[in-house]
Parts: sequence; C-alpha cells; structure tokens
Amino acid sequence: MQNPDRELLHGNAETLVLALLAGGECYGYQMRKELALRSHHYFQFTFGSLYPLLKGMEKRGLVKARWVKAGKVRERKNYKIAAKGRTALQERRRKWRQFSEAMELVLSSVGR
Amino acid sequence: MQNPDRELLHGNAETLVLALLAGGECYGYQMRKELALRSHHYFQFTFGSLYPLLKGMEKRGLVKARWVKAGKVRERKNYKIAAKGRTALQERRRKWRQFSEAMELVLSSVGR
DNA sequence: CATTGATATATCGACTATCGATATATCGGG
DNA sequence: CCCGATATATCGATAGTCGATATATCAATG
Repeated sequence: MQNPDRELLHGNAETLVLALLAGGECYGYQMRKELALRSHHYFQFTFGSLYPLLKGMEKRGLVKARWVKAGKVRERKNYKIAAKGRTALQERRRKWRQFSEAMELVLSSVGR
Repeated sequence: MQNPDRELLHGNAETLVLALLAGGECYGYQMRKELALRSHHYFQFTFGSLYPLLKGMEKRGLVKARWVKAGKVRERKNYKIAAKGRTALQERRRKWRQFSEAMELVLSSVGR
C-alpha cells in the first residue's frame, strides 16, 4: 500500500492476495488494479511490496505460478491459489475478523 | 500483543491506548489488564511494547504523565489523554474504520 | 520513425512497530 | 521470610512494507 496507513496493512497484504486469487488466476500487475478496484481505491500496493510477497507465497506453496505469453511477446507471471493457500485464506480471514471484532470492542467501550 | 497475530496489531496499539485513556486516567500495568478485559482477552500487550509506546506518546504530546504514590510507597505513572491525543484518536478511529471497510470489501468480493 | 506513457516484473536497502529477554524494586499473604 | 503479584524500564532481534531503481515491451501520437 503506498502512502496512507502503511502500518495498518501489516500482515493483511497476504490475506488480500489470497482472497483475490480465490476468485481466479491473476498476475501481479493486475492484482494491484483489481485490489484497488474492489476496495474503492483504498489499497494501492507498490510493486516493491507486491512482487516479493508473491514470490514468498509461491515458495511457501500457497500459490502456483506459471509464465504466460500475453498476446504476442510480453511475459506475465500468472498466479493460481493452491490447496494450501485456500486453507491459509480461511485461517487468515478468521483471524482478521477476530482481530477486527476485538478492535471494535475496545473502540466502542468508551465513547468520544 | 503477545503471541497471536502480532502483525495485525501494527499501527493500532496507539489507537487502543488512546481509546482507553479517553475513558479516564490509567497507568501502564493496568492498561494491559483493561485492554484484555474489554477485548474479551484478545489483546495481551507485552510491557516491552506498552512502555516504550507510552513514552513515545508522552514525548509527542498525546498524553500527559505524572507519578503517583499508590497507597504507601509504590510508584505508578498515571497517564491522561491530552487535547492533541483526542484529536489523534478521532483521526485514528476514522482511519481504522476506513481500513477495516476496505478489508471487508475485498474479503466479501469473492466467496470461499 | 521517434518519443512517450502504460504495461510488466524484479531487487535491494531502509524504516518502523512489535516482542522477548532481562533487570530492578515493592508489597501482601502464608 | 520467601514467593507471587504489582510496577516500570531498556535493548536487541525480527518481520512486513515501501521507495528507489533497473529493465524491457507495446501501442498510440505526432
């Protein structure tokens, strides 16, 4: 995420990518656009975050990557969610909701 | 937060402390207990996180601290939210909600 | 046909928030 | 008198994100 609230993203970038890939194959550059679109332009990933993240996820077996020639020559790296990634997504989604609820509990426990 | 989901807390610890202090004065050791209580024992701050955080917040003028002798001799450092802290809380609360909504948008945009 | 902007991936070092370990000291109860 | 709870503090390690930078192709514009 570039610019605003960089810290808030911490630990959630992977969750977002997994959620996106659960909907179908995608490549890095488009993920950025897609995540921006779906979040009403809140998320603006930088490639300095996104590409290393994807690489790590591939290494850990959460996603599978394959090179695709788009149209004529240009190469794209298409990512697909793996079984391990689906499990991780469920877990991460659960943990996010848990955390989010805990935050709301405290924020609403005192007014103003 | 100790143990689980350390990464998710990122950038929100200060928000939680400000929210707590908006309800009244408090000191470090008790904040930990209070935040645990209000979050149904989700948040478990370590003192290695909490004390440096409080110190930084004091330095930046978000809170005001004063030493208090509890009962007889033991010293406590009581923190009170400052005007600057209230403004910061509003801003942080707003940003948290924004972030949280963006997360939910993406998480719910694709099933499973 | 040359320039420009969008597409596309990649890496590296810097930053920063959190945490674990550790230290110190007081107080009340058994 | 010892132990567990109370209470604050600091330091180094860890980990996730970001900015800067590099490279290359493609389509459209002039």
